[in-house]
Amino acid sequence: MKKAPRGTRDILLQEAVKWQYLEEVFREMCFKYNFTEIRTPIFEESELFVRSVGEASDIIKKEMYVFKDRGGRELALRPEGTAGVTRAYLEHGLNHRAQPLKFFYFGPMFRYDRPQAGRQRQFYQMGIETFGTEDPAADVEIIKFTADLFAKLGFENLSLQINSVGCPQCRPSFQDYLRNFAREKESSLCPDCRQRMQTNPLRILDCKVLSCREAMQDAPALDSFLCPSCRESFEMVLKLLQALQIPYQVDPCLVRGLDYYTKTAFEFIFDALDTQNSLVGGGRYDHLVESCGGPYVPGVGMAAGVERILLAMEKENLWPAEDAPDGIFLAIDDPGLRGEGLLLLYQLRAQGLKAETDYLGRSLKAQMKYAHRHGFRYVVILGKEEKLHKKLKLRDLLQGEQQEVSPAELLKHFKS
RNA sequence: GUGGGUGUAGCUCAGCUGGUUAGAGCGCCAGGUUGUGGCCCUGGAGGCCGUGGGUUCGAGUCCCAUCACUCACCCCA
Repeated sequence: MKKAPRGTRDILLQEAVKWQYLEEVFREMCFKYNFTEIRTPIFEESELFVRSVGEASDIIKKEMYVFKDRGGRELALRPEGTAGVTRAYLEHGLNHRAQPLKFFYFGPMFRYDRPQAGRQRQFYQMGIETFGTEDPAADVEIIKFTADLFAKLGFENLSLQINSVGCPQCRPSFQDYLRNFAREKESSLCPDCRQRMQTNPLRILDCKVLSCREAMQDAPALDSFLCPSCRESFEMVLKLLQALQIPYQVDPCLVRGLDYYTKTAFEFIFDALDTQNSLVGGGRYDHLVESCGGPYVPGVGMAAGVERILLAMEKENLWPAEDAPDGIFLAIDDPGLRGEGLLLLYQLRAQGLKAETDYLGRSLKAQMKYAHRHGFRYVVILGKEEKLHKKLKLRDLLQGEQQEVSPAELLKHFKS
């Protein structure tokens, strides 16, 4: 039997309702914060991601879905959302409008990775981006938005981890220093960390291997290398977080996997999940527009993993109560009355009601059972007896009460 | 990409050291109720036991491969 491709899945029935709920809460929050929607293509030129995310990153090196189309173009399914939004921002000259500009998106992303809980090959992210301001208050707005979103969903135990990853002025010197420091200890580092010395020395600092921790114990922290501008910005971010009473933990080892991040980097961690507990990642990307061939335009944003949030909500039992029974099921008990019954069905629908009928020629009993199982509150019965008296039976499945009404009375009864 | 676990009905799972027609609960369908859901009772449908190969007189059970899920890494949302 055919199955959905590895790392992909179908969202249906009750699960689809949960997705709708989450998306709705997100959209409402976006409205309040004045983020407007942007929808960008699901594939872009590969080059866009290589340049923005960074060719040395794992995402580019081993996780990107790349393909050639029939015209020989080198394309890639988007592995993340910010690059496409940035490309669109530039392509449409949005940097010429009054700044800042704020966007949100919700959609599928693709990474060729080994699937497991909270990690799919096609997964969904909802994210927000602010272009055109360096103001630390913009960083804080992104964080506050995220905190508000989770509060609205009912989360209580999320932790905000924050750090500054510096900028092209100060980060390279720290990386060089760290690389040299690590090289001296190379013999006591694990194979992964030896690799990290080349690719991302910052990551050696939070390696889980004990010998690596010990070796790097006396390594300097990034914050001692921050340039005045980065330092000032970071301090202001923390100060504003305090002013807004948003609890946070500074994690000097917090690094982002995407090269474009500068200054503020943060994550929201859900501690009750042991792995894949990072629900949201975000930060500032002041040079991303430039690396896409545009002028200097600072930016800051976040991306939230939809599947992971849903997993966390499952764990915390945060779903709103199920909808109460609603709608009308029209049970037609005599095939000869179908025309008349269907007319009534469409009249009810025309009044804006959820209405349904039977399409399998089932017994009245079976029809009522179906109505009950599928969450209808009312059953309207049309059979020989009703036809004879020009009446209908209106049964309230919730109350277990039944009354006789004429078709006109029925329509009037359900008139909003 | 690396290493471990699992894979039996639509769903959740049982099936002892390989041994006749593979089971349960829930769900689905029908009947008990000549027109009336829920609770209860009865019956029914539904499984090439993930797929392919091998060992054996005989494989759901053992071996290999493969696919999928899952856990831990790498990394990330």
